[in-house]
Amino acid sequence: MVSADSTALTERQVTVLELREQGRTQQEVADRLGTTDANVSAIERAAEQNIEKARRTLELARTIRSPIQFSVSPGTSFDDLVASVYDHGNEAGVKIAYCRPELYTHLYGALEGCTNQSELKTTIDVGITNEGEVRVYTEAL
Amino acid sequence: MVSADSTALTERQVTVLELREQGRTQQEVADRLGTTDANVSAIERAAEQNIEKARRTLELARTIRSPIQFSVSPGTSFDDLVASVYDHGNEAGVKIAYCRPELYTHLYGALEGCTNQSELKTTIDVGITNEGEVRVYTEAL
DNA sequence: CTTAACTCAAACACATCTGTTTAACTACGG
DNA sequence: CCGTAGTTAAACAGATGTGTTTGAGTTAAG
Repeated sequence: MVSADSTALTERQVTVLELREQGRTQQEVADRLGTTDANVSAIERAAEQNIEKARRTLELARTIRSPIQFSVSPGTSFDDLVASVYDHGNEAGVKIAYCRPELYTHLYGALEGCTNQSELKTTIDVGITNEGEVRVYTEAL
Repeated sequence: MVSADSTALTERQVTVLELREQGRTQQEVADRLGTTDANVSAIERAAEQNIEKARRTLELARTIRSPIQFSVSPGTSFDDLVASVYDHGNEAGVKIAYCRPELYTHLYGALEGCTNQSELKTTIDVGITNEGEVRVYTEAL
């Protein structure tokens, strides 16, 4: 088994993910580990949640560490969002690494599920690095 | 404060990181939060460990989910490591996305701290995606 | 309908993590 | 030498997460 040391996953979770990755059913994994399929399902779920949590943690860390950072409220239009990214960049003397249509696409992809007919549904946090990279950090579903 | 929901960081940790990012000293943060500098130091440390843990978790997940995957023992030379990557790729019919010198550099960078005069110091796990991407997962320090 | 594969929720003992205090420690510039 | 900035370790109560069992619930395939 690949080591789970210093990781958000437990040994059990890694074991289950590995066996499942090999194509085994939850029942087969359960038999091998001497437990039930419901238990395997639960462990698998916990593992996936931990991985998702890790993903979000890195996003959050990147946002916090961005030299430029601001929040955008629900109800803000996509156009205003894009504009405010440029505004904040200008204000701090940072050139945004995207032209307007690129930024549009970038944000649209990153905000899938947080938008409703060209409007933000939730509060989002935007970070801009010194290199002009734009990162968004969205609330949990 | 940026939301810490569904994240490996606590609200307190986010607060401390944000205030610190603004350039404040641990003592200043401590005063504002009504606690001691030692406490702030501890919280900051826990936060950084959580972020590092999240980073390692994603690495681990990527390795587990790689269709091709194998371990390499301590004592293995860098040359043998590079060769075994190509061998495993061939065996599974996957073309490695790096030419030999590229792979050399890629692995050398990824394994900083795990090598000793062209030899592996620790066990590492290697994953190869269907696209020929090579990822290494190293043990914790 | 039956079966296989999987999910969901509640409950439980157990383990780990959290923030906190206190006290001692290093490192550095004046 | 002193003060500033930061680290480290031990200890503790409270919170959160763990794997597990049990029982019921999907969902799709034969």
